[in-house]
Amino acid sequence: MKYTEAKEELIQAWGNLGYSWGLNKTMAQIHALLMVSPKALSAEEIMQELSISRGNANMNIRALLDWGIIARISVAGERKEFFKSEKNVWALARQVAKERRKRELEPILKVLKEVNDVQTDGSEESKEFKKVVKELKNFAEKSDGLLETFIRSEESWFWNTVLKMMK
Amino acid sequence: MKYTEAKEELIQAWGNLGYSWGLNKTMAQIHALLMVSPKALSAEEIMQELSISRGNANMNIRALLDWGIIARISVAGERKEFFKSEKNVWALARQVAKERRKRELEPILKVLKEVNDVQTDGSEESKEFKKVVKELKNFAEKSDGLLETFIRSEESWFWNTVLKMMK
DNA sequence: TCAAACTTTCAATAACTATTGAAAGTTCCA
DNA sequence: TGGAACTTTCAATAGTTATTGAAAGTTTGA
Repeated sequence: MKYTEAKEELIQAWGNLGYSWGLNKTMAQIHALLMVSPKALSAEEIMQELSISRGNANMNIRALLDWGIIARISVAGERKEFFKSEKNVWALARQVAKERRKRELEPILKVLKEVNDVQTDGSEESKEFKKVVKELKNFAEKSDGLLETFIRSEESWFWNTVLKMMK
Repeated sequence: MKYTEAKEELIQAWGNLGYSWGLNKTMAQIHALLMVSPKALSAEEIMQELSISRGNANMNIRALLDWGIIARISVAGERKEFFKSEKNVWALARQVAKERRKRELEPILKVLKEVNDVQTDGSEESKEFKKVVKELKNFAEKSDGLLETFIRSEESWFWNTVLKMMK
């Protein structure tokens, strides 16, 4: 397989994966492109490589900056801005975990806490409800703790520990 | 807070969470409804409770069956089919992990393997590419292993082990 | 075998999300 | 200060996904 094909294919696949991780397709593709590029790219170059419009490029670059997984850098003597991606996959995963925790887990935890002190009216339905909420809350809190550990952890420590688990 | 409100709110929140977990909104809502319901519900009842159409209900019930997170049950003396959800949140999470592994991780692993033996043409770009692919592959394989462990694990064993990690 | 009771399908359409590109905005320096 | 170089915005539109509901299909039992 030739390099350009391979690059193309990886960008596509990364786009799909990123999508199911909560980024959008273009966002993930820009990210993939920056991952495999040895030098920082300008908006112009990104537009060209991925054949996307200026506006689209701009929006998604901004979103990636927001998520904290790419960085804006200036090159001396150049007016335009360049972008480069965090190359460390581990750091990337941690960042994504952090964002998703904020965007997904936190809201549901909030609702579970609210809903947890519902008055049971004595009906079977409401009893079951309480029970399920309690279970969900327990699970969500445990997961939150685990995520927290992951987010704060060092790569080597994490994988060593996990490796032990997997034995 | 009153029970009906609470139920409503939980169903909404669960819908959103499920959505970001790769189910679709209705699918997740049906699931939430079945979770909190002490008895199995018919398609009819689901349609009513969530104010959705017959077709929509049917499609999403089928998808949930597909994912293996709800079950079809028959009630003696009744013609229609009823559905109930796996109530064990843990089992549910494992099932979702399993499906997502199949749908997401496997495809990217396949691409990474393919792309891994690209010919470098000696350019800096292609060298960087190889390096990144190698890293990604490493990460994806480790994650796959971890997921695998999760999917096969027992609840108590898993949380005990994780709890130790979190210390 | 028939028809009531139920389930499934699917074309139409609604709802949502992503993308474009021209225009407005900003920054920089001669 | 003017205008070139660049970035950001946003209304229009394309593209995608979800939903409806009527029609077709299936199952069951009298």
